[in-house]
Amino acid sequence: MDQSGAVAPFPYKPLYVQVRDQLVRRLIEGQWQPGQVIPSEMELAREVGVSQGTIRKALDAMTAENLLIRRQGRGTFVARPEESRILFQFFRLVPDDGDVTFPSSRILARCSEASGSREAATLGIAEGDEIWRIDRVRSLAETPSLVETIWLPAARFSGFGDLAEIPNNVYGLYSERWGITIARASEKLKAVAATCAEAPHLRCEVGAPLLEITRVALDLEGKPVELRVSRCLTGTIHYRSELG
Amino acid sequence: MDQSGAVAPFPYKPLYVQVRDQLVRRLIEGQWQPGQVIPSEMELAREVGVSQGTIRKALDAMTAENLLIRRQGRGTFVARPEESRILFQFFRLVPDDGDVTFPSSRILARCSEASGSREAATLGIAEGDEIWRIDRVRSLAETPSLVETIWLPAARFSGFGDLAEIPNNVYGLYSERWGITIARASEKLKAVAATCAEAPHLRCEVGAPLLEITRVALDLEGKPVELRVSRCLTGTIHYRSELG
DNA sequence: GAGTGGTCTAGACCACTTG
DNA sequence: AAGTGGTCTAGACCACTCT
Repeated sequence: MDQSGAVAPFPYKPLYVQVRDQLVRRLIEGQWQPGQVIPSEMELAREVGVSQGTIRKALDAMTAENLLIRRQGRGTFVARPEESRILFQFFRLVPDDGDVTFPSSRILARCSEASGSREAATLGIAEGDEIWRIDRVRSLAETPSLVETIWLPAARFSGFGDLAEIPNNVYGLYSERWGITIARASEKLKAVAATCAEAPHLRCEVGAPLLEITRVALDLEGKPVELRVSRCLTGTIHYRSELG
Repeated sequence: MDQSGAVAPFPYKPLYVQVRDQLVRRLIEGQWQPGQVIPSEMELAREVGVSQGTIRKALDAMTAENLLIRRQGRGTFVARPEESRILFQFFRLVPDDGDVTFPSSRILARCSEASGSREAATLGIAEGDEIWRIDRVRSLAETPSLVETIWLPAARFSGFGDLAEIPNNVYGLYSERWGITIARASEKLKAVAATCAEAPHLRCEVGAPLLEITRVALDLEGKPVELRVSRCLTGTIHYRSELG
């Protein structure tokens, strides 16, 4: 590994960060599949040519980013989006009584369209580029709780129209079908009034207060992959946020 | 340090966690004040009787918890609640255009009352115990944006009624006046309709959708210190949440 | 018992800040 | 130049899992 920094001396990068970046690149290239074990610390140390301690720091950093899962006595595994732990990393709506439940989904529409200015800006594509759009209603505990629209750049999701069905957990689909891992997301929350488009699906009055969540989901490289707007009835559920 | 675990063998605690707990205890007892430098790694290692690497792991853990701030070449400092970095750790409402601004506050009322069941349950006190209550309106960029009520257990905030003024940043006040550090908080978000009590303050219609944030703030020991309910107009501002 | 990750130690050197 | 935190190494031992 380049530890001297002779080629690019200014942006000094610690060795363990260089190792992390190299390992993330191998993840992106699909060298290790979700759920698989990666080589042990000792093997990686020999292979990369650094000490076990440096490999450990790189693996610990990736574990903190939810890319890996380490189990004492078993090994280091590539995180899988379909695991419940990862699911609730991105699903923050929980019933007021605290019992976590899996949502169910009903697809309303799936179509391709030309991207508007907002979709183009947030997804990093040109205005007018083809995008896929999915509308669906999601229920918690048999109660229709939110309507949401998902936009995906068609260029990264070829063959999307051929899918027979769209599963409830689309991040698992992105991973299995296109090898795209959602690493993190940033959300903006607002309170809005229900329109006549969504009120019937949520069985609420037009004008009822809804929680609007606008999410941009990013892949391992930090590139935007998905834009999603959800409008939620927060009668017996709420959005949970932990600070600190 | 107890590394053998002979006394309580079952809940195995790594040495660096024991060191962390010991250092946190010294923080709680007020041995090191916010903003102060604590001893260097080498000194602490000699003092506690473990290696420098173990001290480092303990200090790194506390840094990750926002209790300490480490600066290469200078030293390790106790985090101060009045620093802007810590302020925005707990203030997640930002203008849509992205420019972060400091809110200003106007106090509406300050009084003591008997705790109801909700306040008692969340603050860990008995129903009917005396609590302080503060009502205020906060503005972002000269626009009244939220009304909020804060409840504090009177037992932990003696002399609260004698304060001439209540500053905008109450967490700095808790720290300076009572030595209470807010370490983390958990928030529940809902969309609600504006009532006639808050509509005039926010210059909005009764029934307008508001973002309601219910926060329980915890101290260094994880004990609840403050209950706060904020109702926000999210016309040109939003609540920012980072996932992953 | 063999292999994995987790902890702990000791020492060297690097990058940054201050006098 | 001296002192701080940050990185890197090498080796030992511990706790856990599987065969």
